[in-house]
Amino acid sequence: MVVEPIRDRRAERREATKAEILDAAWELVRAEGLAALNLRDLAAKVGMRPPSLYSYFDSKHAIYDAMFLQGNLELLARYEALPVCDDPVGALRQGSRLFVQFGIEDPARAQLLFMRTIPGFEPSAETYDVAKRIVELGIERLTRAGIRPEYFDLWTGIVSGLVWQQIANDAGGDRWTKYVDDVVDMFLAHVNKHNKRGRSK
Amino acid sequence: MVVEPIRDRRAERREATKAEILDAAWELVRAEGLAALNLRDLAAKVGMRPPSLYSYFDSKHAIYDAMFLQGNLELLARYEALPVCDDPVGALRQGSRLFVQFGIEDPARAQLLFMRTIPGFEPSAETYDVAKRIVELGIERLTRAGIRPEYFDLWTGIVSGLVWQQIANDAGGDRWTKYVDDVVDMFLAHVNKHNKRGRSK
DNA sequence: GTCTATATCCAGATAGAC
DNA sequence: GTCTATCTGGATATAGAC
Repeated sequence: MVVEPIRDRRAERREATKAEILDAAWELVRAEGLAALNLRDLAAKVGMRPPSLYSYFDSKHAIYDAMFLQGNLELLARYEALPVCDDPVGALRQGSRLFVQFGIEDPARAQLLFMRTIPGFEPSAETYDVAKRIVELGIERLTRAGIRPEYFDLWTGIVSGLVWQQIANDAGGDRWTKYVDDVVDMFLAHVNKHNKRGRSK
Repeated sequence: MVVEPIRDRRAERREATKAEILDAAWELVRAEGLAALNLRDLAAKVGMRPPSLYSYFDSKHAIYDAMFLQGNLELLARYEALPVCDDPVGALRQGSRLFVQFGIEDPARAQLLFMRTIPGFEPSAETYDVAKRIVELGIERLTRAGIRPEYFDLWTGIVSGLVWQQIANDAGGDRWTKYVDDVVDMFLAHVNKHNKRGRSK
């Protein structure tokens, strides 16, 4: 006979409210920009007075931090959910497309996760582990495609470049993102040329 | 006999003060970040009270706009001052290095010029022409290297990617910028491969 | 042109009643 | 947990004396 573990209904409700607040915060930053987030509008959006938010988060920075964690978890989840591709080059292409899509579909989130733009905000150590895991997955992907880890920075550089140009100069379009596959091709060709020496090591 | 044109000493002084204010503003944003600019600190830095700034600029946005123009003029000047390089590929490499250097040496300026991050700020039409001229110069550079204009976006995408990654994740270092030449090589190899068809048009 | 004084508004955060 | 009331400090901008 299976005994249901006793649930802490109060704690559950609390977590649900926190999640609701974060959802509202995401909506606000998507609509008004990352820096425009303020507790007045946020409280109004969830039907509270501003001080009540402090029952759930210690500060505005704590809200940013929670959002930072959520964003990283979302990206990690997507990478882990990616269907296995036995062709390593195809996998690299897949991973690049995923990152570009993730970036442009929510510029405010991309700004929070990948640029240093909010004065005084440092992500907590907990979140840092998730970010590290994402990097590891990326490097793994390269390695399986026969590319040495040193090339990871080069890869992030050129792929994220498309994202930022797209966000800043053609929001909603595809003037830059349409080059994802080209960029991967370029990258692979370049790396293969230079790998010749490294391979025989 | 050369007659000196009559100078408007009052206007000259005024322009000098405006320039002084802008210099102070650049110092502030370099030190505290682009979004942290405020009239209180700016006035203090030039030995004024905040309201006095309104004798020189109509609004804070007007100050951002003047900075935007200055930044673009500086970039344009650097491109025009570039020594002529008879090797077109070398010229492309030169132009890429210049852009990367310009970006990383002042992240706040790069943010102002190339990202959309200040809420409500739109550069004035006057400035837009300078930005357009810069783009034209870049395309000219590509053309002389035998590369068709359609590749300009791809080039800006990958080169600016290095800049942003460098600024956001390794300020002051060269973890990404050291790949400038690699990126140009990649780009050229990729473009030449695809140009084969286009050339014979 | 520069100042003082002020208007207006907004922010994040806290105290304490209920 | 949520509220009202308040603190404290900040912002941009304007009025008007000098």
